[in-house]
Amino acid sequence: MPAPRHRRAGATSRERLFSAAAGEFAARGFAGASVDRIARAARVNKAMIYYHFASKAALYRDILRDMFEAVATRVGETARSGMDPADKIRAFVEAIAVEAEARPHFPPIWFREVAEGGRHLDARTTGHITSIIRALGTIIAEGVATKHFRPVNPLLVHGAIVGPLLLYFASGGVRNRLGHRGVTGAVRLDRPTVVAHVQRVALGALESSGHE
Amino acid sequence: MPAPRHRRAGATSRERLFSAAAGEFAARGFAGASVDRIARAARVNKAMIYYHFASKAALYRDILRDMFEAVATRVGETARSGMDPADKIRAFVEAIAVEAEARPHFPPIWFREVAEGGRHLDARTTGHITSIIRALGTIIAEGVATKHFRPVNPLLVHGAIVGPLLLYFASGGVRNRLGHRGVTGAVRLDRPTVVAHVQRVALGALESSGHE
DNA sequence: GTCTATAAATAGATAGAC
DNA sequence: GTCTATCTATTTATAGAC
Repeated sequence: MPAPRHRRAGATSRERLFSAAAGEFAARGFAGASVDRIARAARVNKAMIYYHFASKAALYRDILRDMFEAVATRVGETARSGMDPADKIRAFVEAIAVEAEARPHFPPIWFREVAEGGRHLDARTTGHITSIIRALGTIIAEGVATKHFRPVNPLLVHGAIVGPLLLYFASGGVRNRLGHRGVTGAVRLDRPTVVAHVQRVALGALESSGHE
Repeated sequence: MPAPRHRRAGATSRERLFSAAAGEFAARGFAGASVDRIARAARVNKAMIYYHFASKAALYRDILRDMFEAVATRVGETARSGMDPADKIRAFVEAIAVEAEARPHFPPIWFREVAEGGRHLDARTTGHITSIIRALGTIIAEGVATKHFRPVNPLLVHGAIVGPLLLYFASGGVRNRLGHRGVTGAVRLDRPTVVAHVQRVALGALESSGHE
């Protein structure tokens, strides 16, 4: 199940469908996505979807799995690297940001799947998600052992990192709509600012020299 | 446009439709929601939807507006209260949490609408959203003036608060699915822990005695 | 692997009686 | 305000030719 290469002319029909479907699911959600539109966007006959995939749901599940497999791989490498704990936290944040940028469909699809209660997550995908959280837990435990961090539930830290990052990457459309009305002065956010802020916030939550 | 009372037997057909639709949109998204199912859940004839609302889209827009109106009102009161800036930030976090709990459909619907690029937000609703962010900006400016906070883009702080909170309230289903597989030790998170963590994180981002 | 044609179900919306 | 009946379009999916 390799990640689909970008929409090159030479991409296989399966790759073209995969990539077109990711865009369609991101923009319209699982129920809102139409296999007709996916096929049209991929410039492939609709029947080919059912040649390559068992169903619309199976195609969607494959896209979910591909997303989390990529993140789990990258995050696992970070956790096993030689950096000190604080840099590993920074790298974890950066890894999510890199993956969200490389696959623009990732943040909206994940938000939508959360809203669906994770109905479409198969066993392999929940395994990837678990391994992402476990990697973060390992980094935190390491920092606690070296007295750099205080012990914090990894899910809390995960939420404080992934929540704001996904919100930023998925909310371009909404921020545009707010900006159009000229109401908020500072609707401009850029990626480095957001990533730096999330890194700061995550480390702030973990610092053993905490207040409170 | 009053908030729908809970599904009492005596509720008007409009209120019943409103409340049933909120649940349906939260669970299935705008495209996935079916007016037939909404009518059935509300125990009301389908034609009544078109008697009370211009269309499925208009009904959905009303639900969005109702959500953000409630949050904007509560947050505005917080900003105008007599608390000191740090307590106002804590109250802001609490306000989002209270509203998310009072309307369980709010977090999933908001995630989905973000993914849709805010297509269904009308002018009044974007106005409410803007006023929420402006209220937060006012609180921050106040803290900066009294030397308690450093200046931070309100949108960054907003993301660091709303992202994790919505993720927590919307992700019960996903967390259950991870927990079922027994993989993550500590999938248990409770509301007070999450709210306290988000409050701590938000204040950490604003503290003028910052590192870095 | 790729296509056409089509089945079968469901969608949003409305007309019109009461 | 509430109902039945219905129109029209679109949906996922498949059968079968090439």
